[in-house]
Amino acid sequence: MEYDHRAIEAKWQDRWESERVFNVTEDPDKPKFYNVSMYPYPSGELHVGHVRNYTYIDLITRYKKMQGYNVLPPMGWDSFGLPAENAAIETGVHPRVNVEKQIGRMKEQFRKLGAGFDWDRELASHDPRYYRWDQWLFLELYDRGLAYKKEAPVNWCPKDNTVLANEQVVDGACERCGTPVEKRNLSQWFWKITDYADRLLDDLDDLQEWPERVVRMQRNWIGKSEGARFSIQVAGSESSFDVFTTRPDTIFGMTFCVLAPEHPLVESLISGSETEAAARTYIEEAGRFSEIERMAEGAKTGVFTGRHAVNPANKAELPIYIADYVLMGYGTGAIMAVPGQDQRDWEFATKYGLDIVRTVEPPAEWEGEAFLGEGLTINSGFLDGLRQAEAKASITEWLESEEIGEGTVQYRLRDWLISRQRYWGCPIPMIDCEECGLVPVPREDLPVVLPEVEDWQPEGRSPLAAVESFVNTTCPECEGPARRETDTMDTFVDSSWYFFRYADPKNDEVIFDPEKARYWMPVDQYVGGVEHAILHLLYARFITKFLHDIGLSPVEEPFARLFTQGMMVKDGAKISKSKGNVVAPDVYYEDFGADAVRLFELFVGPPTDDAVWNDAGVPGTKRFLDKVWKLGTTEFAYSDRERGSSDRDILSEAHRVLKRVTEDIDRFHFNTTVSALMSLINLLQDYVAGSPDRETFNEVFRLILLMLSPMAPHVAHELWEMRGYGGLLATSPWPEWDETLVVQSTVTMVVQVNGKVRDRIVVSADISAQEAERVAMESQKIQGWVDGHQIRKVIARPPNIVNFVVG
RNA sequence: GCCGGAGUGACGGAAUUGGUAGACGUGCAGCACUCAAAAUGCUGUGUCCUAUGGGCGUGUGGGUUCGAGUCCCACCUCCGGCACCA
Repeated sequence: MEYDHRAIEAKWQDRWESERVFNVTEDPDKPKFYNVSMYPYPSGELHVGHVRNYTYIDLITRYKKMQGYNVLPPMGWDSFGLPAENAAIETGVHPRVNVEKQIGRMKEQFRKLGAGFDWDRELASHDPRYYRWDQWLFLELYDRGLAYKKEAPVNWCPKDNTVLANEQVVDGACERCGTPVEKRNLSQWFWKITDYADRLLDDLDDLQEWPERVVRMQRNWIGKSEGARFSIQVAGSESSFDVFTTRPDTIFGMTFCVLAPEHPLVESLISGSETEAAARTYIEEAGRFSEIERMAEGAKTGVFTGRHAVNPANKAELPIYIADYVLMGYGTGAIMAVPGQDQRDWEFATKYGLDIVRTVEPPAEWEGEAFLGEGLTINSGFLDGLRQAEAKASITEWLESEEIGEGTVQYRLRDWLISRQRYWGCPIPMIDCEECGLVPVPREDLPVVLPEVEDWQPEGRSPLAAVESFVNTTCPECEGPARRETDTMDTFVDSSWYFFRYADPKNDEVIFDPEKARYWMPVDQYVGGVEHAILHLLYARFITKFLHDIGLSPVEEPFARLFTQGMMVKDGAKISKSKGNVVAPDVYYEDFGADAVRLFELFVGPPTDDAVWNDAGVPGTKRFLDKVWKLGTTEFAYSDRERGSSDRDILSEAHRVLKRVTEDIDRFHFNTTVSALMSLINLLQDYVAGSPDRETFNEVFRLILLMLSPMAPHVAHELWEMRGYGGLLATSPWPEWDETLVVQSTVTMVVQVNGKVRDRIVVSADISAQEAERVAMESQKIQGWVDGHQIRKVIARPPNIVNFVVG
């Protein structure tokens, strides 16, 4: 029996809104639950992949609310950034106009989904009232030396015409558009996330309720290596260079040194040497190639500088090479090369005919090249005969006593490059004065408002640079003429702290009231895509620690529990606007209703896994809801007999399902909560086909509506009201299961002979082992299998199984 | 190369601690209702055989165990992360 989902859904969406069911304030008398989904880019196209995410979040909001929590479910918009700007370049419509229109459309789609958000706290990152605090944050970091401008070789995407953070370069290509990135020497703003490397790493241990995978990815990204850093003298010269190694124990095996082509010492080394011309050619070529091309070469290349270095351990003079397999961006940009224990150095040494000395004894049968395993140290003077750990300790101590080096820790993590040469972002609040140098914009002058422009085309510099009225300003210190910084900030800056602003979204005095943050933070549940496992989540953790250090955040970690959901896939690709395979939910809302869409999104598979959109799925869950509707609105021929075992059985099943649904919601197994409810509905259909008891049916159905409420809230609310259960379903308490009803009085016991199932017998749940064995043995079927055999052993695990081992 | 995850019917998937493999849904087939269809309801649906019974069966091969989708070893395939990171 079909119900009128259009009328019902509109009715309840109005009710939730007008009764302000999901608007909350701080309430010290209630436990809080801060429930956040990663705020979306307002593409204007909410698709079924998004809907999956928001169905989960809404389910949690409604469930926790019924459990008595003061639940905050906020929503906002990641409205700055390249997609909006690129759309503007294409259409000629200002990104703000477009974004604001799309926000309106998406809000409507959220409404139609029945998602409960506290819209009073809505925020958008392109709003000056929001990005003003990005700028404030920048200044706080700047004041503490954590924001700095530096010329460095940076990743440049020639298609997007902007620099990229390390985290935005995937396999040497732009994460957004796939264009190979180039290296450019540019003066850029960095945030010093490396100062927090150890804390970001150590605190991962506290994130017990994060997916292990994400924790591992972050650990990997931060990339801590322990080793030693020491100085190497250039022979016949005053100059020296530092190297970092994780294997100081192999120092006696160093047979050459390698500097990165960009290393600052290179120029003075090659100047006037016999290989100067060849070296200059090599350096120039290395600079021309992108990282992808450099790596694709395969074979290592390099060139001799003509100069030698002195191995501090044995005073041997060793050739210094330049090679692009050494990267300027990691460690010191220079290495001691130990071909005996490093495969890369081995390859380089064999190619250029350099010496190879083994300092770790490989196993007798060793036929490989560089040996990286454990063994006794050899050819290493005072280190001979030590194992690696001892040798490392010993040589590090020696380096320190000689004052040429020290044990140190090296991170793979680099500072966060936040400048972008694009229009649609938050202006960096700095001024460049000829007299005073870089001067921060005074806080009382914030926000530095993004000016209106008509040409958004980036041409290697920010479009803001062409806006004279913006660029030309006066120095806040000397009041002389000065120029504004024209780059804008990476949009990951916006998203690195927005979850604090939700706690106090309208504050014009401070970024947020620490007291409100104290009430709401940390986020109890954060839900989003795994694609943010590194980028956003690492930056958000960094900024949270910073806000903690300046006394604003009550916590050092922003997200207590993280859930990363799988993608929605169609035609073998993630559903996205750029792939052109978007499935909009609207037609399904119209034909089957939001409840059916929500239920399918939950039912489609494990929330952590990717799921394939299936057009037949929503009609399937609608069929289920129609069955629920029919059961809830039909007047059955109730019996006036005494209550009996059939009544107890269905009630008992309802409580088992309640237990299962509760536990499965808690562990994010939403797909099985739906199947459990489907089973219960099937059993209830059988029950009413017999001679149902009115009270029993009423109670079972009441439980079903309570369980259905977070999943298919509209139809559940309507039936709740129609059947007069009282109050508003959304604020009714989540039921608790009755343990005495949950336990089964009888169980189907399996009887095996030699591990094979030979019979099934219904027995009392509290049957003893002896009794179980006796009952099993009495079975005719079992008799047939054990007759004529000797019973060697009986394993009885009442009430589930009895296994006869016969020989 | 290093680290991690996954492989179950035609399909999506279930199986909480080692104890009934395939719940629930989709699809398909048959039946009922109907003039007919749709919708709905009912029944069946891993596979093979000499079929009221039995053999086999959770990527492959081995192992532990009374008993393995689940634990151990080796391998294959796919997915994700890192990757000339010293």
